[in-house]
Amino acid sequence: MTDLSDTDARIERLPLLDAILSRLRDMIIEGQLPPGTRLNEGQIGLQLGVSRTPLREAIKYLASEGLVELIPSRGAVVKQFGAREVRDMLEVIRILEQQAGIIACAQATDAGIAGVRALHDRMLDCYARRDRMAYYKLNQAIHTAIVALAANGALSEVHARLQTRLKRIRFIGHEGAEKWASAVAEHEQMIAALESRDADRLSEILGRHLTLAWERVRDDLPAQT
Amino acid sequence: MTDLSDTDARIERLPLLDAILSRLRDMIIEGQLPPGTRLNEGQIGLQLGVSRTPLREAIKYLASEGLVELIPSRGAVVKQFGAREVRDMLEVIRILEQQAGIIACAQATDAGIAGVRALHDRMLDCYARRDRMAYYKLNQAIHTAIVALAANGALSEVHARLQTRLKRIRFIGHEGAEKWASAVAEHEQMIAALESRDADRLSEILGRHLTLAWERVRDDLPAQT
DNA sequence: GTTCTGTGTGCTGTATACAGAATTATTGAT
DNA sequence: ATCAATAATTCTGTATACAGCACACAGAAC
Repeated sequence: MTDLSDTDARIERLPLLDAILSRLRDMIIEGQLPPGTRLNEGQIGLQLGVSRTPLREAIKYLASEGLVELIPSRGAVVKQFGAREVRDMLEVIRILEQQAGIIACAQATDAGIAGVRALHDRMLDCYARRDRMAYYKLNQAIHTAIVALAANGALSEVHARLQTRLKRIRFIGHEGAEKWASAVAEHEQMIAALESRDADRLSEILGRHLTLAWERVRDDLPAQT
Repeated sequence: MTDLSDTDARIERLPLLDAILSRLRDMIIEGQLPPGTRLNEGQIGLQLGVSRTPLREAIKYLASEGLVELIPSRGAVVKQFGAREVRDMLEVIRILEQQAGIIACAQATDAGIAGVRALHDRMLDCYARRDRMAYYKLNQAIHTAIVALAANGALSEVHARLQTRLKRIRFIGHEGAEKWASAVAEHEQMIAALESRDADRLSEILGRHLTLAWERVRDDLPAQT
């Protein structure tokens, strides 16, 4: 079973809203609710064991997050991203990551950089085992960590929001062995540039990396929405 | 005065949710609901003439937007932004606007650029009349328009989201006459650089402009949250 | 005088009820 | 058999009802 969630046991103690949000996000990311699907409040509420009221509140939250779209008198629909929109989002992510990388090279602590390296090493491990799911998660975690090194809350938040929207799409993309290998190699260069605090080089590698990410998914996407 | 019916007729045709969202945003931006205020659902619902159910849905939407904060068992509180957070957001806005400006110089249509110039001229008019409110709105519209020239939906959306959060803060800032004059001058340079499609120069001016915006508001802010 | 505890009030969180729009099924005519 | 019109059903949008938690205040114990 494809479990993309980073939920933990704490969820029982959090307000119901958070639990519903996690579940809905997972259902969307895992493809259980494919893009274009109308969210039937009655059915989902029954499935999740909650009434429509908190469920609707969660849906409104997701709408603001951009995962679903609200259509008057017709409820919520899982948002369908066209090729153009994905390209746009990846471009913004590229801008954010490049800038974050530059800032990180200038002011990140050595410990912070070591933390990214540690994630990278764990990712290499997953690559060696061909554990796609774990690799995928660590991959995202590394990009998130690099952004976090810039120590700018707004930057991290915006980046995370865009990354969430793309989770499903990037998860689908099952690249071939050689593309996977080159992605790993790029990551290695990335970490090296960060460790030597070479901002220009890191920015360049990140730019190339994100461009490749785009090329990797472009063909799997529906044409213009 | 605070009644949904006194806004324009269109509101009747839009879903109630949008109307509530607009009203709440306005109440927050205008300072009617100062940062730190607990949103009393009963009272606000009464004031707006709606029941708690759609109101709560709107509040969840605003929470995802970052204007309010949800506190378990204690409802929603108008988010208080500290100096650090505002600086972070302005820095991200700077990054986004600079990049948008560069793209705009490369690929905006002449008509698009002319549109920005038109907004600028109207803004100069407001400056001449010392109409602060109209000036303020056109100022924001110009920045939004420049970002829009990059023709990247995700970029515009992220920019708008951050700008919304800062609206209240920038709205408070009543700069003195000389600072106002220099801000106008900067805008003039900005438009000129855009018209001559000088990406480097536009980027530099935008960077300076946003840095000044930060210096203009920094003293009015509460210390670290 | 201070601290602790019990009670009351108000508010949030969730469920249910109801009205109206949208969708689907049905019936009748061509 | 196809299509139109209409009836039936489903689902959304909103209001209301109720349970439980949080905070405030008052009184008792020390």
